[in-house]
Amino acid sequence: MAFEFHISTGSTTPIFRQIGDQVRIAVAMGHLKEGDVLPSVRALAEKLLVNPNTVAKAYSELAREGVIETQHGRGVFVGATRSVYTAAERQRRLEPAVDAMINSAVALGYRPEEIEQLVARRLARLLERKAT
Amino acid sequence: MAFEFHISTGSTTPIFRQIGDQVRIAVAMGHLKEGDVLPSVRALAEKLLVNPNTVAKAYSELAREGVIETQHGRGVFVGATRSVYTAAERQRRLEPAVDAMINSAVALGYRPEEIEQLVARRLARLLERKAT
Amino acid sequence: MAFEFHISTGSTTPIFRQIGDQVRIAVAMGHLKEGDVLPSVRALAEKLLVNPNTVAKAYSELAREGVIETQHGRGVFVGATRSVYTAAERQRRLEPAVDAMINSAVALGYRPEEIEQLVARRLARLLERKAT
Amino acid sequence: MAFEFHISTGSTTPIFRQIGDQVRIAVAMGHLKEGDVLPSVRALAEKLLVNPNTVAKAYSELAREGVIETQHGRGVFVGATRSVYTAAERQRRLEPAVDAMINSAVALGYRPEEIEQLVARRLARLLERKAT
DNA sequence: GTGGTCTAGACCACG
DNA sequence: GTGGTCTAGACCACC
Repeated sequence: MAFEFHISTGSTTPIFRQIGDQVRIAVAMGHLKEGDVLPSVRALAEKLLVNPNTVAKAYSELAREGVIETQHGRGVFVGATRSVYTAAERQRRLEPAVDAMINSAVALGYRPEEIEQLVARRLARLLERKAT
Repeated sequence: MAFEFHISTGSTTPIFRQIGDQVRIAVAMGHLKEGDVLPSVRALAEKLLVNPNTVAKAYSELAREGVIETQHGRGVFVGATRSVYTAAERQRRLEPAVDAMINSAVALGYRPEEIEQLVARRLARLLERKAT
Repeated sequence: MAFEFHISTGSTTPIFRQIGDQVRIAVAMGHLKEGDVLPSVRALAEKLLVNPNTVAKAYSELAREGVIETQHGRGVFVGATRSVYTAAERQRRLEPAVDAMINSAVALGYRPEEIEQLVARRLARLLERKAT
Repeated sequence: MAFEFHISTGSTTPIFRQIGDQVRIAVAMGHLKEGDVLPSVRALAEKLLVNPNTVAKAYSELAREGVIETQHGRGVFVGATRSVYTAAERQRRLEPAVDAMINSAVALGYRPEEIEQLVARRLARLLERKAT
């Protein structure tokens, strides 16, 4: 498995969706390829400190979409890949998230420089954690 | 009052939060100033085709935050801008939004500098609109 | 959870505020600590013989203040104590209550020293109860 | 007229009740005696910066109780006095107000010394204003 | 099971 | 007229 899950409790997006989206995106980006193995429901739930039902819900949704295939007793595998994001589509997918964040910040009375600083700080923190 | 409310039913963000955020942002951007009158609960409910309770919920949340002041029998007014939350609290409230955005970006394969650039670009666009 | 809710319908203070204040005070007095579980919305509504929405309103106000944390599908928990409001804001919120008390006292012919003494006496009584 | 009205907007007790209570108490304390003249509705409304209707409501309630008598075209006068508060009754009437204030303060996380300080400060401010 | 949102409609208090 | 509270009951999302 070539990528790490990150979830943020306290976000408005439910946890099961965060998990599902990360798999979908990783597949679309080519970071996950057909046949790659995903962590088991229990293992991922333990790692992310969430309820196993939550992971199961994300996986079952992905399975219904054909993104992954669960093979009884063997594990969870990435299904046949179908499409990959273009650069334009990548940006089209990120902008709403950026705008939503900026809206929250403005509503809280943040000034633009402060927003940039906070983003930079959280990015640094993330990279640091990855390095560890 | 020089600004219009608009809501989108069917969005994942609840209506009462859409209303509240629009007021918060309008105040932060200077489009609403201290003493400005907001539409009455009933009037706004009628205009947006929602239940008056929904508007009242948005207003009461804003009132507790000090963004607006409701005067019984008179109406709803924009309050004096003041720092209600401690710096730590403001950051605590923004962080989930920032992290969610970063998670999406990382999953989409964005590199840190790219993320910062995109944020800066969207912020610039916002300031532009503010000047207008 | 070592404490009991009780409300008085017929009081001028609304039920949802009575519930909220009891939680706030219990937390401030140390009777409720971080991580403690509060009764579910439905359970408390049933016990107090009020509409679940009324309890939900109290809880959502507490959640926005950070006093409690609601976890979807799991329940309601006491949050970490932290300073949410700036010193100025805390004072701004208390002043009306202080002034109302002073107004009553002055109208009753109390002299300033007497007022301070009475306040001190009631505070002492409160601390005593806290120790118990 | 031997006494000053004080109202606190932002308090939970409605303005018309604050006005009424102050007259009732002044009469019961002997600060206002039968035949004393009260300010006109308009004059008091102007002085307190409130809606004349609010003063009128307080006065009409007092008139119904016989505490005051409005004489068309002449003014508003204190009616026949009936009873005066004993010391015990004075305290019995103030304690709930003190306790309510203390409860608010505790709910806001104030510590006892802070409460005493704030009370002292507001008292000083009141006396100062009176001296002016 | 949990909490969150919304509607509909009633009643009250205030100005 | 205004906002505030409460009830009843529905539907949804999450765990």
